[in-house]
Amino acid sequence: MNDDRKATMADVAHLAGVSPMTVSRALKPNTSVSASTREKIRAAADQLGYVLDATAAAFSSGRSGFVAMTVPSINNANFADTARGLTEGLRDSGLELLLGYTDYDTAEEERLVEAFLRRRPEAMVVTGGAHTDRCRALLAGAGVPVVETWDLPKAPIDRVVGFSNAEAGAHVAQHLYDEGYRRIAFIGGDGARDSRGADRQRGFLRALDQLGLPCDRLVAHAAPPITMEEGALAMSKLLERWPDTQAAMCVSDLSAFGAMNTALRQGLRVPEDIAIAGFGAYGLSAHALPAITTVDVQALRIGLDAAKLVVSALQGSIGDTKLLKHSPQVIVRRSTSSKASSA
Amino acid sequence: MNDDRKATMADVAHLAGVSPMTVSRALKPNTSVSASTREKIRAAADQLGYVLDATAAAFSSGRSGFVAMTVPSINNANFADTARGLTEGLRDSGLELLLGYTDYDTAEEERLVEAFLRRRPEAMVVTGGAHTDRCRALLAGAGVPVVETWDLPKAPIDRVVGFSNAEAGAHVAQHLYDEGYRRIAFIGGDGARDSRGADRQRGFLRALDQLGLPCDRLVAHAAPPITMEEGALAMSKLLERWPDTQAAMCVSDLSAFGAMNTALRQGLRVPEDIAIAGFGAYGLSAHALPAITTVDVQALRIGLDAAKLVVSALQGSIGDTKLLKHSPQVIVRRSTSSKASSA
DNA sequence: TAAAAGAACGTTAGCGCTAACGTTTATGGG
DNA sequence: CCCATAAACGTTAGCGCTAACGTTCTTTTA
Repeated sequence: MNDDRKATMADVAHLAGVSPMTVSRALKPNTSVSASTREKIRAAADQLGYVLDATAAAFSSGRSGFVAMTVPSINNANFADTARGLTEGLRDSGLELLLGYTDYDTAEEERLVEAFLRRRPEAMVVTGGAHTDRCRALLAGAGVPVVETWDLPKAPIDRVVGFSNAEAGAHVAQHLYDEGYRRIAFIGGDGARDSRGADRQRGFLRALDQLGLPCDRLVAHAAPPITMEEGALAMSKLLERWPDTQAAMCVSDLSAFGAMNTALRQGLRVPEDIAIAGFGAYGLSAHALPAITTVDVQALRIGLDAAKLVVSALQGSIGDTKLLKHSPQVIVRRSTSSKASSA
Repeated sequence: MNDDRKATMADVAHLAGVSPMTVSRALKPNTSVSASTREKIRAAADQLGYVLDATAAAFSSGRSGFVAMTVPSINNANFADTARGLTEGLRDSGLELLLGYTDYDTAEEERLVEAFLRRRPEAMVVTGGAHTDRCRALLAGAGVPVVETWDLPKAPIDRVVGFSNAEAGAHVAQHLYDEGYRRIAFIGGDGARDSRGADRQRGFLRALDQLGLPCDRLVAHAAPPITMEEGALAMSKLLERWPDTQAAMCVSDLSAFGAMNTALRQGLRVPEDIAIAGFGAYGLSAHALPAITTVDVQALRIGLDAAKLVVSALQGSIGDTKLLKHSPQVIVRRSTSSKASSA
């Protein structure tokens, strides 16, 4: 395309008849460069096919322009929404997102965080409050704002945007109780890997216990992510072991969908024979037939709020917020309530 | 945590009693550093909480360690799978993924590509073959391998991993014909924004035409992404306008699910009253009730293959592959075939 | 009208690392 | 025991950009 080597700022400066520093300024907004000079430089840059070298710029300025974020899985509408919210919330600040997934594995998270820290991000956003000791030390010692999301860690590293998964689980238990169900189960996954799912389970079962109901109907062993397949298998096990179960909460909408369809395929009616609740307010649960009761966690807003915390932290606002607690709401739908609208 | 400023390689070198160059070597595998020295340096680095500055390393070595990828949407299981495949395929080469989404907008893609190019990625992976002229010029002039995916562009920029969306659409048309359906519709979206969806539609309708069937039953106007909601609305319109429709292909599994459930809610039986086919082989289509006929595009393998092309291009293997053509297969399920297994 | 203030540029220096090459120290074969 | 060979480490230089400060010229204000 061009000559052999890529054009540099010096090449553009030479062609435009100005100093490299003026080129640097001309390519940034809100800098004191005359309109005519700026235009001349733009033209020279275009002619050479010059694209600013952000690697060198980051090195020189000490600001990478990156915010790094780890999520358990990219293939998850909830975390994708949070990532999208973060991206959009950072756009105006000129910050770009470095996104990585941990596969629900804290050891992998540690590797990922270390790899990201090498890139000298200006802030770190992680999912959850469960980390390896070294990972926690890395984050704490990175010298940049850290935001933990999707949870309310007991000992936050720095900043938090999240909600109580246990509380959310308890809300669902209460709802099922209010609807008149008494023999109630939980379908989840391996809590050692998905601590948020485990919290939901704990809150749910404890609430059952406090309501005076048995809380031993538990199918939760598979490794996360708990998808439709795991939900389907879990429902088979559940119905085999406790055939008289009246209602079940699933750790996610995906597993709820798998579980519900397994019940339907076995000829059961939902919610008359068995009620099903999910978690996460995926589009899926609204469109399923019957529509599935779920918990709206406002995944997008978690990302937007995390961006707000990051931006205010980087601006060094004194007394900036350290904790944004969300309160997920139960969305009651047909799968747990015959009174709910339509099918 | 530490002192004021972050530790540098020189600090580690000083503490370990070696030169900075030895530290640089010690932190990379396959370098000639004695085991004892390496260990000493590791200890010093740990003591100082030192994390390699990849920004400076990239600047100095001229290799950023990034591969950049653009997808239309992150909140899409198919593209998420491709991103995952790419990440995993690049892991052994020490390359990290820079992921961004375009929102099905070529102007946004252009902005994103330019922003990525500033980071001096070692390769670019983009979705589809439709780009703005400037975007195409940027990619072609970047001086790095470029892989277009999910499509077979007529004039590829460089390398390609994809399949013919038109062919895949035609396969579905043929399947519906073979099953005996004759009044067949297509539910899609705005083709100006989703060229792959438009290709599916074109191939599908052309195949209907060649089979001597009417190909005017088309509901395709909404802006991508075409989700469950759009699918549901489109099915309402379809049934209103052409109530005697026997079968419909939807541009994606999500819209197929929304469409199918709308039909079911109106009391129609699937597939007896109306058959529904989707696209993409999401988990959703396998678990839906009835299970939805779809097209398996092997999204993960697209990412893995793109990684292979990138790696071989960077290794400079002579005569390396420029085109990997996939052949998506129709997965026949209950939603279009009463003969298909179970419900 | 002179002094102050600001806009528009240029100059100097250096960010932290690694490529390339030079030097020293083990290792082994004749 | 000497020299060739390689392993282990050090030295030098520079990647492309921007922060900080300096200079020139124009505009504003008392």
